[in-house]
Amino acid sequence: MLDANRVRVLVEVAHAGSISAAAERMSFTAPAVSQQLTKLERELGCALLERGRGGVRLTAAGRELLAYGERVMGDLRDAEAAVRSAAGEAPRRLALGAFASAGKTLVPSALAAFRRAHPDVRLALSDVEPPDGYGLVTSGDLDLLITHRYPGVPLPAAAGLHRERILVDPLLLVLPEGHPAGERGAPRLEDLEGEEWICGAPGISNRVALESAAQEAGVRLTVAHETRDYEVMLALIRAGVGVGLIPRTILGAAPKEGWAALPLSGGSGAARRRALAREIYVVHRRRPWRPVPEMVEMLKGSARRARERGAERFG
Amino acid sequence: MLDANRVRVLVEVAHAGSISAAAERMSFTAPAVSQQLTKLERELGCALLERGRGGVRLTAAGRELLAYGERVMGDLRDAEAAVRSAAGEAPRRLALGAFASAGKTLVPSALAAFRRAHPDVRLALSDVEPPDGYGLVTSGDLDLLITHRYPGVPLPAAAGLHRERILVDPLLLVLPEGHPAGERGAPRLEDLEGEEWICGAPGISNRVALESAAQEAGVRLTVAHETRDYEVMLALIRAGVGVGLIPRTILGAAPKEGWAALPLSGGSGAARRRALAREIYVVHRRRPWRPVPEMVEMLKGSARRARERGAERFG
DNA sequence: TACATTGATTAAGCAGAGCTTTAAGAAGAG
DNA sequence: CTCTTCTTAAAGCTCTGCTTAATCAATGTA
Repeated sequence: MLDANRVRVLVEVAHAGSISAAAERMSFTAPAVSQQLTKLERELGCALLERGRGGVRLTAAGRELLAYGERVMGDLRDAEAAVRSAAGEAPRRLALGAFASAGKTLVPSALAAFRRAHPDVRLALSDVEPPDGYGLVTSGDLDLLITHRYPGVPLPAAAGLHRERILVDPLLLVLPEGHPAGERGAPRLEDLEGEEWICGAPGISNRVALESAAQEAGVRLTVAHETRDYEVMLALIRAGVGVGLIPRTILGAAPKEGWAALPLSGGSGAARRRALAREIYVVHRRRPWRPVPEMVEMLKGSARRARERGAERFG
Repeated sequence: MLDANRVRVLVEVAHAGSISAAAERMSFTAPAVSQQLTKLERELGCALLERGRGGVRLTAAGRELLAYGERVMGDLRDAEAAVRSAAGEAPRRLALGAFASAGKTLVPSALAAFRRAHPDVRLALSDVEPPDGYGLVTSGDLDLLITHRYPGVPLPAAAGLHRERILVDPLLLVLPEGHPAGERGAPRLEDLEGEEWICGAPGISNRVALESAAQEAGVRLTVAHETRDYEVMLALIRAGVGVGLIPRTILGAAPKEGWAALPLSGGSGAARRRALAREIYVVHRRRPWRPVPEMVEMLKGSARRARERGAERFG
């Protein structure tokens, strides 16, 4: 039968994106990992990954095996946790993955509350940029994933995982203070055709969302500056170099000087119907161990407070 | 993390019932297996099995780990099969488990038909006495389990498995030819209180079924001979040493001389409501590979023919 | 009571799987 | 063209894990 340790190597490589990175994570050397993969491929009689510059890419067979491997690793982790808890030991580590801007607003207060409630549980937080992270949950590397979807970006399949939306976070148009487009409230995208936009690089969620909205409105936008960091984006806007779309919860925690935010009124019917907002989800395995649902509740509380704060400030 | 190969050892030991038997199956020596188990227990910090004369018994923690381990092993098998089939290789072995009397009547014709349809698939049949075998399906040692339930015996939980009833097989009272109780048709259990019964040893399904029926009818039965083999039972009945309850499909394939079979009319209301019959089920994993459902269909055909043959002969 | 049998464990030795080191080939980026 | 980065190749070494042989414990038999 397939050797489970070799399968684990494949899973790690797939998650890390390259053989050498996976080796690093596992405290091995690259040749060790390479050898195991070679043996796995010989065993199965087919290629599992394409070696190339800048890492590896899984073949179809490799992706197939990855899906099973993640399940296997997750079950092994669960098995250990189940036995230890049957023996009276409480599990003591909860690994969270979150996208960067969640780490700044939603997560900290929930983390603090959780730490107060469970001082013995070690918390670990790591950056995971959507749409990644589902595999890490399946394999048990993460106990809880906080992810998002921007309009125009499809939601990944959550095979065998539990996913729950905890917040709908409107995207507001942010302008430099005194910008003429802000004078008469709720401009349309068409009214902003001459502006210089600030958003993420191509492929980054907010860029995709902005571009799909622009396409629906039949407008061509000019992206002048690319950054995925909303703090940077806001600083640029305050400096007057452009305009941008920023989630309301981010604005709620930002200094109040030098900018103005207001909703963007949808151009066409289709764009209006699909509200311009990012949705925030939590993802975890089915049958999570005790503190995971508790953490979810805390995150929901955090989300509720953020929503209320935002609604108060921005109507 | 938990070493998968050690978990596999535990699963094998649990299935085999003893360390030495498991070692045999894995072509290892007993000390090798013993050492792996010791390490697994040290790793987890708790006992997984109680060593004792005549084999080992799992502790609560051990059973917990077993359940996960079976899932892991099953997933690893599935993973291999999935990758191989993605690479174009057809799987080539189908492992069946069946209780003994199914192996004599239901299975052979289905097996023959399957062999004709898939000459390249190697078939393997092994004896599995209910209520065992579910774990073997989960871990992938068996692709298909043919099991039964007698009245009065609870049906095991089929966690994560697909179970389907393919036959309801009435239990008929079988008497030596010319026995007076057979003269006026459909006797009640109460009418047979003086008889010497032939059935399985305590714990065997048909014994349990007989005893629970007797208890409901408020009758005390005398078991004179114990055998689990219906052929033997029938031979004893023909020799006139007692009476017994035999499934109709078994009788349908037996020589017709020297005995008479007729339905038993239920004594109390409760016993009558629950028909005196054994139910036959097939069990397999969800998402079975291609030929498994086909084999199930063939077994259903086999069951249908057996039912018709029985109905014709015994009304 | 002594002895044989069955099954698990301990101890010591040995083989091989798998890791490391070192070196070399490939494929961009500057 | 060189430098960097990633993968693979080859050779050697370590340590896991298997085997053999002996011991212990429990049970059944003479």
